[in-house]
Amino acid sequence: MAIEKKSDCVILGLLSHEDLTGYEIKKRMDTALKYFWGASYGSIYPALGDLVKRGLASKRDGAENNRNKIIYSITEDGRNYLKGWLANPVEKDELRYETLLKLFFGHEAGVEQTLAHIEAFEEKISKELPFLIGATEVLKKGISEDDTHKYYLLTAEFGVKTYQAYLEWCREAKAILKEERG
Amino acid sequence: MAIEKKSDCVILGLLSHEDLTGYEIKKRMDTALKYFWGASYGSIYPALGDLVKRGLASKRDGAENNRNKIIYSITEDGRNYLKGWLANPVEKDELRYETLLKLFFGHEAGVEQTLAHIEAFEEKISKELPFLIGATEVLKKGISEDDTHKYYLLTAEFGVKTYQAYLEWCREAKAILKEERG
DNA sequence: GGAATAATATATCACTCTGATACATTTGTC
DNA sequence: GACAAATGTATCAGAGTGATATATTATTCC
Repeated sequence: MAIEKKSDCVILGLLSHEDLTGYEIKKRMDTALKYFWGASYGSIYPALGDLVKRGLASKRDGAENNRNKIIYSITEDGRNYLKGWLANPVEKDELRYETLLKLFFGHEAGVEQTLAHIEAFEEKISKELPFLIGATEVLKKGISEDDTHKYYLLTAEFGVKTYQAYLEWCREAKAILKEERG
Repeated sequence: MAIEKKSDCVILGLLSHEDLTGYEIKKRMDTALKYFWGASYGSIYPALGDLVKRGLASKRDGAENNRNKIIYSITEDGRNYLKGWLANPVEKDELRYETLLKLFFGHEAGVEQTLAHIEAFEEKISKELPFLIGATEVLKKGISEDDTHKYYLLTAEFGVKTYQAYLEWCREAKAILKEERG
């Protein structure tokens, strides 16, 4: 039983919604998926070529003017492959926060530097949270028109809930660090 | 200005607390750090060799009986390297949750399968949360004895706060999905 | 006492993915 | 009309994973 390569699965997932170019796939990664997944050009373009070779996607020329443009579609086999992967249990959920790593070694850096890392994290999250909240509101309105919106909403709500928890933690963490300061 | 390799930094961070073997480093990764970082043998052993070559760590023979055992220590240069990295701003905090990826493409899989993924996630988190809570309690007690405990506590509290948010989200997500079912 | 299993310990390798870069054109802005 | 930003495809060195190989010691169970 072949274990699915993640980059294949995300790309097929995106192609299951609409035909896309490699560039557009990258844009989806950096917007809709960015809060829980990522992929670089270095994985997208080779994967696309490979998917076509294996008959899971097809490509057609979408050139306009002088711009070369290759539009990819999912095939019947590709859709079955995607469904097979979706039916399997999740293998790994991974969090890799450099902020927490630096905090863990905070004894070496001292209270001031550690506080600065927390504050930078807090600012980043505070700036992004409104976009996530905005996304959930848009999705909630469109939920009856398009069934996919319901599933997008699940992931956006996850973002909102966790980001709110992060901000709560920031306040608590700063308090813990400041407790014994002069 | 050399950009630090993450595997070097984690290892030096762990060695800044105590001398360790490669095997022990891996164990720390799988216990204390597992909620926000990870590393495999395939990155640890080569990195250790490299750190010694660059003078950031030193090794000594710690063989007992017939077991070969190499104990690594951080050097003065290594500690400075670590401090330099800690002083720099965080480059990337990354979340990579296959569960959310499968949810995002849930339209293709259907409500039942998507619910199953959420329930599996909920169970996994429910099982791990007590350990995190236990860790915070132990750390809180020892906070006055050992300064490092304060920093460990920050990361453990992060785990507790986010895991509780995950469980809240699970309840909400299941409700959203069940709304329109027969 | 002896067998089986788990834990300790080091190390490598194929494969995947990232981050950077190269290149070329088109669209938008001032 | 100049300049910057966006669109588009593609590759490559380096980093990291997951699996595997190998060997010894400690523990458990009968």
